[in-house]
Amino acid sequence: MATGRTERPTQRGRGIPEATVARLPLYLRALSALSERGVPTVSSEELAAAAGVNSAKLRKDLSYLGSYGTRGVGYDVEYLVYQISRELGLTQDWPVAIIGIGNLGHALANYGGFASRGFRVAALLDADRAVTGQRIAGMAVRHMDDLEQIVREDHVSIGVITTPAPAAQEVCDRLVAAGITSILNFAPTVLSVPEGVDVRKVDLSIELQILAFHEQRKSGLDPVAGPVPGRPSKPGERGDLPEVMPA
Amino acid sequence: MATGRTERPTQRGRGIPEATVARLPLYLRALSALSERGVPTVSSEELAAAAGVNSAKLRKDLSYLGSYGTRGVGYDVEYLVYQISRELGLTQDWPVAIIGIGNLGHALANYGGFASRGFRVAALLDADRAVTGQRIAGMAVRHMDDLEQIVREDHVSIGVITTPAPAAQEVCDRLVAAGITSILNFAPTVLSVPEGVDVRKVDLSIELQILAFHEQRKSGLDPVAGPVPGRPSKPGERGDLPEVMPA
DNA sequence: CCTACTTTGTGCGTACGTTCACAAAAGCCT
DNA sequence: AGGCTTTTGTGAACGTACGCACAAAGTAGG
Repeated sequence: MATGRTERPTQRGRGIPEATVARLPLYLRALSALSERGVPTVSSEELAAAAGVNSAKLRKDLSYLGSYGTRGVGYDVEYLVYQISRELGLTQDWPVAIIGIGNLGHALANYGGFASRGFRVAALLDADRAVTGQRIAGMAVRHMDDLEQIVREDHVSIGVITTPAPAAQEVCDRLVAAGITSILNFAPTVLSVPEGVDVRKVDLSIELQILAFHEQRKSGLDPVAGPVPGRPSKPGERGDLPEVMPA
Repeated sequence: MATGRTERPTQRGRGIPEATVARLPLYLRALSALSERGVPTVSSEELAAAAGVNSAKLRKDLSYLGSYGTRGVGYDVEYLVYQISRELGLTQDWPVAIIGIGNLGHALANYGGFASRGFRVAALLDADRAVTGQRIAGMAVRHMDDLEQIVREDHVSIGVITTPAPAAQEVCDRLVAAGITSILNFAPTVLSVPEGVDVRKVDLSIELQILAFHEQRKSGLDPVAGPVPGRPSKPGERGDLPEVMPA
């Protein structure tokens, strides 16, 4: 979900649906695994199983890219890897800057999964002079003041925000001003950005809350009561307190 | 997205739409901020702006919980905080176990955002004896063999998997066997789980790939060519190689 | 009490996403 | 060469989600 002001219901023109784009990386990963095992071709049924989706959905998704399968046989693994990579833009190099080198930024800097698919950590940045200069994952942490220069020289277009929430919007504005047009935000805040800038959000707390919702439905019957802040006053409409009297 | 075999298009019965559930934590966060600032009431317009959504959508979302607003006035902040918390199940305590204490697990253990909303890190687990016994965030890392006991004694129902990908499915199976019914998976793998277990997935690499896709559309015109694995052979159907000759 | 204003809650049209089901295409075997 | 099997690609039906726009319900002021 590209939050912010970048409302784009579905890609215009040639248009690959957003939902499909979100699944392509999934297919790509499954295909890479097959490729490493030396599997030459794969059917939509098998690939769908590996990616955990419905096979009709997989075929329709792939059909947006072109007609890359062979009826009666399936898809050529290597060829499909290439086509998806190309569509996602992974045939080129994407320098990434991580801003905010706390616990999470530190972990991401060391995270191998980044480098795998054309993403390269080009810079680690922090506003705190106590942190800048430290070496992490073989890389010196630089000060925020160097941002503009780094973006310019290394052609960075993707920024990852791992600052505390209160600093996120300000950092975001600076990134945008420096010319960054895609942001992955780990701070628990809604970022507002100008048109043309994409923001994606990763929020651990939200994921847990969604799990808790379903967990509650499973274990107990329904929402559990606690200390209730007094209703602003209004005749009862719905069971905010359990009905004790039988009808 | 509850991956795995737990297909549940929309909640049955009283049913709050899944898309709405995913937004409730967002509203809750915005409301908490208002609450801290001592704001007593808020209109759908204001709250929607703070959460970064359309106000009609916000009102519709809230209407699934009940009729908690006052026309001409807005919503009582405290009261709405309580109602959303209750619906999400945050009025109770959710012990969480983190499995796999590498870079990411380490960062999550220290992450404050966890504790905030009724989530409590109850245990840190790892299979590597070189790691177990270490103290992280004031908590001893315990061995996987203690899993069953911990789940039983601490009533843990949510597990967070931060192991390397190859270990994830096996760890997942063990969690499920031990009685855990909700899993937050950070490992880049599709987990398969029995019915009744919810899995949510957080995948940095996928988020970056989605950003790269849009970034490519913005900067260059369209996908960029690279070393092309030979087509399995089939008459040309679509521009996998750029047309050089003018029409 | 009556009028003017504000803001919620929702009916409705539209767009998007998912799944079924099947014709068309390709390979394989006799 | 012809028929049988496999598997893709997609038309069509269904369900979900979004956002406009407005009636209903409330507040405020005279």
